[in-house]
Amino acid sequence: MKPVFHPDIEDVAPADVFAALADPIRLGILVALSDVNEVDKARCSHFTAFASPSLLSYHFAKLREAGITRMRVEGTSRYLSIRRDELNQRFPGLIDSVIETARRDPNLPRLGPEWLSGSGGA
Amino acid sequence: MKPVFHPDIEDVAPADVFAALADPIRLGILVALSDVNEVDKARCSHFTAFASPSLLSYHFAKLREAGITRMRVEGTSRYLSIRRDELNQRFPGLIDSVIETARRDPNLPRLGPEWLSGSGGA
DNA sequence: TTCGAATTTCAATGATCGTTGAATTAATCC
DNA sequence: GGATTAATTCAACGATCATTGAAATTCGAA
Repeated sequence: MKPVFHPDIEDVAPADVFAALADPIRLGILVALSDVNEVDKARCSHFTAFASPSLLSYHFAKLREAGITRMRVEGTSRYLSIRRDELNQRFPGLIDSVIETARRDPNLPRLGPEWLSGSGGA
Repeated sequence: MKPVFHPDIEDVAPADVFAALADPIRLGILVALSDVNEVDKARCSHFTAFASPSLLSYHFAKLREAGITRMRVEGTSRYLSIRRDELNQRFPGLIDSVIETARRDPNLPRLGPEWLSGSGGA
């Protein structure tokens, strides 16, 4: 399949990043990803509790097109991860304070505790 | 006049803040404000280079309603400042990394050097 | 080679966005 | 009072947004 598009991190503008963060579902996805980022075992279908498949697809694309996440295709599955190193190089410190801010928001959608089985860490 | 509405900082959700930051004009305003924040001598009309008065009014309201700025009314003028202390209490570290990120964006609207006459500091 | 699971795409919706320009409000100065 | 200045409000516009549900794609497995 055609390999999913990811913008060069240098082409990403701050306003684009903030636009992608301006949604509770996407912030919930970001926090969940940050809990498990060491391995990229975060399959898209793990987030079905957050929204319908088609809506999830929409939100995943927003995060990806804003340069926030990377999507690896493997068979019929897609695996997500945060582009931490690139983001920290381009916007030093930003993504960490964003995640920390989102993590404290009690109104974001969350995944159950079995999600953290891989001993994640921000 | 009816004193401008400012949301309680505890009522502000992260997604609201990011939505307010998802615009180049508003990021430009934020950076300019951060250059001069010690005194609040930032009058609205100082930003006429950024957009028309009516559009500025719209963007000022967005920043204010998201809890990012405070607006002080004095005569026919309004003076703006960043709600730094409250933001840092509610979202520790966030506003500083946002400003630092925005400050490095070469594509944001900017004010001339006479703006920094008051020896501002982020 | 058909089946099923994972995900995307498409068309449609109502809501909100950024922008414009004209009209309005409110305070100040003569 | 009347004019001026500072800023907001309002109605309109096209564009984008989040969401839905149905249809299409893509791959792996039986």
